[in-house]
Amino acid sequence: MNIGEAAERSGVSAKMIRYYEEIGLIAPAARGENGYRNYREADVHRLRFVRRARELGFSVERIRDLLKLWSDRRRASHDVKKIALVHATALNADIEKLTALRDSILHLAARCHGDERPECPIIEDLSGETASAQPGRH
Amino acid sequence: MNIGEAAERSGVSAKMIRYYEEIGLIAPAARGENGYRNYREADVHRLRFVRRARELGFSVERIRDLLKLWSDRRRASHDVKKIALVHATALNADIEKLTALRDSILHLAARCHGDERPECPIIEDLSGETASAQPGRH
DNA sequence: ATGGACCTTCCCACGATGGGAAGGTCAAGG
DNA sequence: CCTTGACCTTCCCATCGTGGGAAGGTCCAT
Repeated sequence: MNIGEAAERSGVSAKMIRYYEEIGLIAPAARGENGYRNYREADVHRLRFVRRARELGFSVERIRDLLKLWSDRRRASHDVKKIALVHATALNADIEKLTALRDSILHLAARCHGDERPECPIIEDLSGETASAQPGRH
Repeated sequence: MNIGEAAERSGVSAKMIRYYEEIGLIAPAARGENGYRNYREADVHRLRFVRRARELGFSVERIRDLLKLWSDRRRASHDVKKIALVHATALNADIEKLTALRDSILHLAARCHGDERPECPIIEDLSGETASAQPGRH
């Protein structure tokens, strides 16, 4: 099948399929006489694997590792689990960072009257006018 | 003062100061006879404002708006608050998305033995071998 | 005068994705 | 047979904010 059909059936855009090939995440596809890429079922499976891993937020580099383990019949599930847990830990760090930002902003916004007057603790905080310590800021 | 001192005193790298000038976030600095950029206290204040807003996760475009409001003595705090709340809402969306990813991964990892055997629900999920619905996936 | 610490501009890279141009190929219908 | 439209190819550009580094000019202290 051509790249368009592989894209449709895997849920990975043709653009990204070419990109994944370029960076060596998937093997270069066989080419027909016309230069078109040829895909088989196994390629679609592989692309679906990549898509699902991307949907779970794994980076392309991590997916490279996961693909190796997927095709390794003698893999230890320990190795897969470790990758997953490291990723979950990274997500947790991101979540906590964003949560701290959100809370800082909500804290400031709660003190802002939000009317027609110019006085605003948000602007004052950004301009460094407030000497008082803000939670989550140091 | 030169850009190096402005960078040190504002906490914004010289590289980024030039970038902010290039994209019009800050006005082009005055130049000395040698072509060096000249900065004054007011410029350092402005840079600090930008840095703090970046630390709170505001995009450069949003900071553009905030800077306008900062220098507008007749601003309505309502406008500032709105920008902050929109940002907080966006952060919330990001947080929820990441939390869903993390939970999906932890759910899979919890069912992975993590030993020397190859069987692994994580790999099975990614390869589409499981027909069972996963929470948070549809 | 020499060296080192500055400064300047310009280009490249990141990560993953999309947009689009320019040109080749194929299949269906007139 | 020819046209049309839907494919395919490669190549370049943009995102967003940041850093790295090269090549070259400037300034100051020794």
